[in-house]
Amino acid sequence: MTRPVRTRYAPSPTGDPHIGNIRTALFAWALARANNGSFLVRIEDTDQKRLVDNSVERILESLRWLKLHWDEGPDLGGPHAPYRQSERLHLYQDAATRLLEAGRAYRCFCTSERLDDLRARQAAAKQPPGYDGHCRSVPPEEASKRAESEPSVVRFRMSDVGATTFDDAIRGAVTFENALQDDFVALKSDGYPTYHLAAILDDHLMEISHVIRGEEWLSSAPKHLQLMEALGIEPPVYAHLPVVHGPDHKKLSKRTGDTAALEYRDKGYLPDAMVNFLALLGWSLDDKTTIIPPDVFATEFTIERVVPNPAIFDIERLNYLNGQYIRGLDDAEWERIVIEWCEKDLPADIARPLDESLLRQAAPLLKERVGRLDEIAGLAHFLFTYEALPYDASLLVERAGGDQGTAVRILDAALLALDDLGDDQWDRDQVEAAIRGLQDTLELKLRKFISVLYVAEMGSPQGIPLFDSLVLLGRERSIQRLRTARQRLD
RNA sequence: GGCGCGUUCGUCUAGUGGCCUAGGACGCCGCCCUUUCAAGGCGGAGAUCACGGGUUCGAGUCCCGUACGCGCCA
Repeated sequence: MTRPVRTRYAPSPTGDPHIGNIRTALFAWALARANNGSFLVRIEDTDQKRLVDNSVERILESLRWLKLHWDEGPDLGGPHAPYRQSERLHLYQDAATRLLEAGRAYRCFCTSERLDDLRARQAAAKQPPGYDGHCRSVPPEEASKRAESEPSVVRFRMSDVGATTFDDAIRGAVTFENALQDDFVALKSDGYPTYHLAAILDDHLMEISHVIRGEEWLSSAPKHLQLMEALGIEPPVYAHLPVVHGPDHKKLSKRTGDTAALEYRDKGYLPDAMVNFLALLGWSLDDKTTIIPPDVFATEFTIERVVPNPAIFDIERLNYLNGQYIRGLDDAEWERIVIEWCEKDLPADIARPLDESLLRQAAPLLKERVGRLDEIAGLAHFLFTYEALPYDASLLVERAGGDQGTAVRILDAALLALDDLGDDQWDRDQVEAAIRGLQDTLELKLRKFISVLYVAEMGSPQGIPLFDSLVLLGRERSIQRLRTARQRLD
């Protein structure tokens, strides 16, 4: 029973993978990595009506962003190629034929009208919905003859007696009454398989050892178990992951954060932070660890420590983790990111390319204050503009304790002190000394007046440290901004 | 409606019968540090372990039931 661990991520190409979906991929990936196994990607494109252009590329890009490398897949190929179900139709058709020959499936000629009608009657009679077995009784010879001229599907014959039990790796034994299960379609009239047939067969053919999937599939597990039994397939280990909920305790929706994984990248979340966050949604290492770098997750992951109850997507926690990972970045990497995001987010009227050495100097000051990468440009903007800053003059007064006269005194004093400094004296120490010196002339504590200067210099009372900022801004611009502020108070 | 799964601080979780007068983290509050804001440090509030029965010397931990939530089918 020690066959190699092989897991898979099997998305349908129906659009950008969302975050809950990617979390499933993450756990499958981690299980493979933790056991020196293989992780593969298989595209389940058997529902031709729902295909969305470009999805496959977006799926792979999402995985790449999170550094979830796969060993076999539609782009890489592998020993079990092809990895797109639409290119493996004959395999499903062969299996359906075998099922038919063994009497484990039968052709069904029921029209959608009859099926709709059946459902309506069952609903009216308060009976559980499900196929009534109408075509079970059509003799096989007659059925194959009719199939030549009539559209038909291949329906799997579920057992009528007993129960189907299996051991879920996360939930333990789960049992379903067979009598309550209805015969399901395995092969559609167009020759395409349903999810049930295709997934089961491919998991087997691709030697998947552990099927990690969302809890929404738990209800169809008995179908899969019986299908495997009929096909003589040894079942893999099943692990049904709990769903991820929004703050409303409902399955994640667009409104509550279930956006495409790549949108988190665009909003400025680091892949490692995202992985860390997702990993903790349903799994834990121990009673203390909250920071789990992806490489640790990939070696420490075990299904046994996955919890069966649904988790709520808590964006605050993600933000916290993102900040942690940002602060953990080495300087060179951080500088690269600062430059990249400023190039991207700063207004178009600022000339490109940007002054990289300026950004490099600002980078360490930014690091402690950024929770998301998309906040960088906002904090760095003041370094790149030569226009008057767009703040309201009342802000200066407010920061001066609400007194206009005080604001005027502060700006005048700062102007005087800084103007005294020559270009050659414009360094961090002397700028700092000049501003600290204001405490005596103003008879005010530094903290009482400095935020007025923040507003004047960067347009906001919040920002990167002032003394460094003035040096980065240069003497001329710094003093000019003080003058502008002063004028606004007239 | 039927079936299935779940239920420990607001949130993510630790807990596998005595170490639990329930631990950690986010968030929240306070203090410290401080050049604003952060970051960081320290501390605090916050969970009758959904509820009710059992089993046991002893239950958050095992069993049964109820409630509620979620998922699937329609």
